[in-house]
Amino acid sequence: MLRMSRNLNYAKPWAVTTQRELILDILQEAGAHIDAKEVYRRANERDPRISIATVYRSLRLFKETGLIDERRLGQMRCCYEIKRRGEHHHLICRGCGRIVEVEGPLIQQLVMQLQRENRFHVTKAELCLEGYCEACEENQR
Amino acid sequence: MLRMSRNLNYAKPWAVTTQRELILDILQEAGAHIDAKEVYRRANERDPRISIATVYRSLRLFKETGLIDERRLGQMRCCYEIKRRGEHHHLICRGCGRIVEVEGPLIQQLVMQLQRENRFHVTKAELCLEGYCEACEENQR
DNA sequence: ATAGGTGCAAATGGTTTGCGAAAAC
DNA sequence: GTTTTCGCAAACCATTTGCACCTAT
Repeated sequence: MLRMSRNLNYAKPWAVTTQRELILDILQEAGAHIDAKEVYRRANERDPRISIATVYRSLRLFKETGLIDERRLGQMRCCYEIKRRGEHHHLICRGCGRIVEVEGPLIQQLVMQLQRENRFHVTKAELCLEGYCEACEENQR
Repeated sequence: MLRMSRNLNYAKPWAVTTQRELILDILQEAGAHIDAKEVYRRANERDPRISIATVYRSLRLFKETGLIDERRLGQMRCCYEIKRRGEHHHLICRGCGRIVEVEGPLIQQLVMQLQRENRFHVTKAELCLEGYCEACEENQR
């Protein structure tokens, strides 16, 4: 188990406890797009004593230290994912709920341009697309 | 006062009651980016008997009939605005909360391209940018 | 011994719902 | 006279917080 404490953006160092490690593992395994409730569900499977409060506290901590990203997909769900290299965005199917990740230089360029045009320093860019995938589009009729 | 009932995407026609009219007026006057709480606050000023439930029910109705758009800005706030011509997106300042609207052909193009590449029929595209405006960027130090 | 982390239960805040009364058709 | 809408209060759900206990320095 990791023993050291870390210091990123966060003011104070923090300990990697067994609970936090478990939650990190779950986020790692999930890869992407997992919400708090599901994190709790899976954590609870492996450690029935863990509390939902701990899950929320950990997610907040990880978010603040920059370990994970928080995103909003679809209607209202709030999802978390381990931070990765390379911006990517999401396309969510209203039919089957499938989530497709998209990336590419155009998004970056677009953000850069908007930044310049509006004299803004952009710290977070989120493009969220909803629609229907090929299969669901056909089923619609 | 409008008296007719309307029929857009929504299955059943619905009446334009005084409450709904009031809420529509408020949305109209606000122009954009107003959340449920603020709609209620203003509605309550003019008609102290109106209930928050009516506000939520009306917002949902308007959204479903396509009269207004629901968007998520910044952290978690859910905002509403009368539907307008021309896509536009939002840039929100984490410092002062100011919201800048941006538009332009590049966003459209980007969405079109992603649509093609992923064989998706996109029904809703939302680009949400967070950052710091010029003034707040300087104040930061 | 002290600071930080956890579990529990209660609090919070935003949104929705059940229901009887009122209004619209 | 039916159907829809409203106001109210209660319910709901996700998230946060206060607090006593626990754990690792």
